[in-house]
Amino acid sequence: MAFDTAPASLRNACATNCLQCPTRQHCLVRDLDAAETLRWNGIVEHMANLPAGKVLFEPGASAAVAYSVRAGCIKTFTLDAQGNERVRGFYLAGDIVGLDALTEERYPIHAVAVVPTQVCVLARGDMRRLTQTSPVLMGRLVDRLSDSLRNALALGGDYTAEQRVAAFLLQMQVRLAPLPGRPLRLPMGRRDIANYLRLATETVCRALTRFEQRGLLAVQDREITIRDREALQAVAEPVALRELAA
Amino acid sequence: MAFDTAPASLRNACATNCLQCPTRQHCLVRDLDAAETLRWNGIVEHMANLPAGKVLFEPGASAAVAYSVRAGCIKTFTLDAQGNERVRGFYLAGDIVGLDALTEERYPIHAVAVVPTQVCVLARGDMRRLTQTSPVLMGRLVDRLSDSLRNALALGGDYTAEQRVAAFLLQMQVRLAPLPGRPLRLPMGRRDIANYLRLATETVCRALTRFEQRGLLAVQDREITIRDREALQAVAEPVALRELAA
DNA sequence: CGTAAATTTGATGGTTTTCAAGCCATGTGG
DNA sequence: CCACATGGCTTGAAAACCATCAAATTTACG
Repeated sequence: MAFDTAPASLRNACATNCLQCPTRQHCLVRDLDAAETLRWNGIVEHMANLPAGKVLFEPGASAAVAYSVRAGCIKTFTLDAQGNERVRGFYLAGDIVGLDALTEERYPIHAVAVVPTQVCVLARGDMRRLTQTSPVLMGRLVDRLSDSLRNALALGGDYTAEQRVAAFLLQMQVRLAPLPGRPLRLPMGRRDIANYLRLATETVCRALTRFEQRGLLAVQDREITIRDREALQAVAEPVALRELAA
Repeated sequence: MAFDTAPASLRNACATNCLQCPTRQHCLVRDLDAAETLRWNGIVEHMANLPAGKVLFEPGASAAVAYSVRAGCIKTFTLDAQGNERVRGFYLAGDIVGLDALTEERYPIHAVAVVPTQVCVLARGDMRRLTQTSPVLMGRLVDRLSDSLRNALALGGDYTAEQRVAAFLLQMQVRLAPLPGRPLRLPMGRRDIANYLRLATETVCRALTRFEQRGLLAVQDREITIRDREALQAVAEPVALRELAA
């Protein structure tokens, strides 16, 4: 192919044109004007297609790049001394993986593709420089980080299994942004969901079953159709609250 | 008194001489050389004695000062939409309250004295300036913050009531640093402990009772004497692990 | 098409919460 | 000085909730 024989810099520029990116509305650069978008475009090294199970990085590895998810899903996790996995977060289209310790030299956690996933690879050094000169982009990044923090704190609270699962589904609906009325296709399995919510796999199953019996949603494997959004929100309500009220 | 009629600047300097402070070994400036200690001394505005229940600050208030605890105990907490208190942390001698959002203009949480408490009032603006020119002090502050973060993450794990209570007591023993063999006098009540550990008050009571029956410690109201430190550590062990293993 | 993995369901048990009541210390007013 | 009220602490009994174990069913994929 012509693209494959072109110089690397040109190939990258062609492969990652943020202005024409079909997934732009999910991305960090959504709503940004052309100038800001192009500046961001400058730190995108290239795109990559990752198969399910592909390891992006592990603790201790030199943190040279971050990843902006175009499609698919990345999960991050830690391993405790006994080798037990502990899911820390899911990253969907538009999310950025690898900023956990923004100023650190090394990644503190594991990151793995949950399903076949497409990412833009970002140079962290360039990103730091860019954000220092662009208040708009810096603001976007800070927003993302504080969202993550709020999520982590909300997970810390002691809520019932149903509250957790309901909150998780509602959040997924917002983040996956399916077309109105269309079902929700969860990228991750029950085990990962349960681990993330700190529940047993079976408990997540049962919560889903009860929701289905009550007519709140329909479940078919990883496809979930929310039928009564308000009722689900009523269940999740205590979790949704901002914990760091100000 | 002569001190009361002296100029404010002089009075402060007399009242808060970090080099001669009897509680210096508990303070952030412990082990610092005279020069660094004096620089820190410069940001201490004055000392204050707070009665139990005294409010230091509330969410939304302009975050002009931080507090270094000399003696006593400060607790921080948030209120959810239902008005339920959620204890976020306890600050003992040597701890600094009011850095929760280091760069924010306003405090994000409540802070109240749990018992009669003595604090040094620190000017946050001066502190920022000082830490930017003193790597040693900056390092100390970062250490404190990452300790808090590690604590918050450890609390997020799902541990049994006994594990939580054991870990709490061990941490208190280290932080209150009683004389060897002397009992531990907890400043806070059972309700605050339970709320902090996300347990019912009764569950904390029962854990303490069981520990006493097993001979791990002796309980007399808020005075706790640890009799078998190793056994207590064995109970708490899973909690002590670094969650953010790297 | 068949095996392995994921999901679901059922049954059981353990831990913690909840509700309720009693105890003990402290402090107040008579 | 005592009676009494108050709030914190403790203990008991019951129920709720979730984890665990076990097994059936479905799905994914070579």
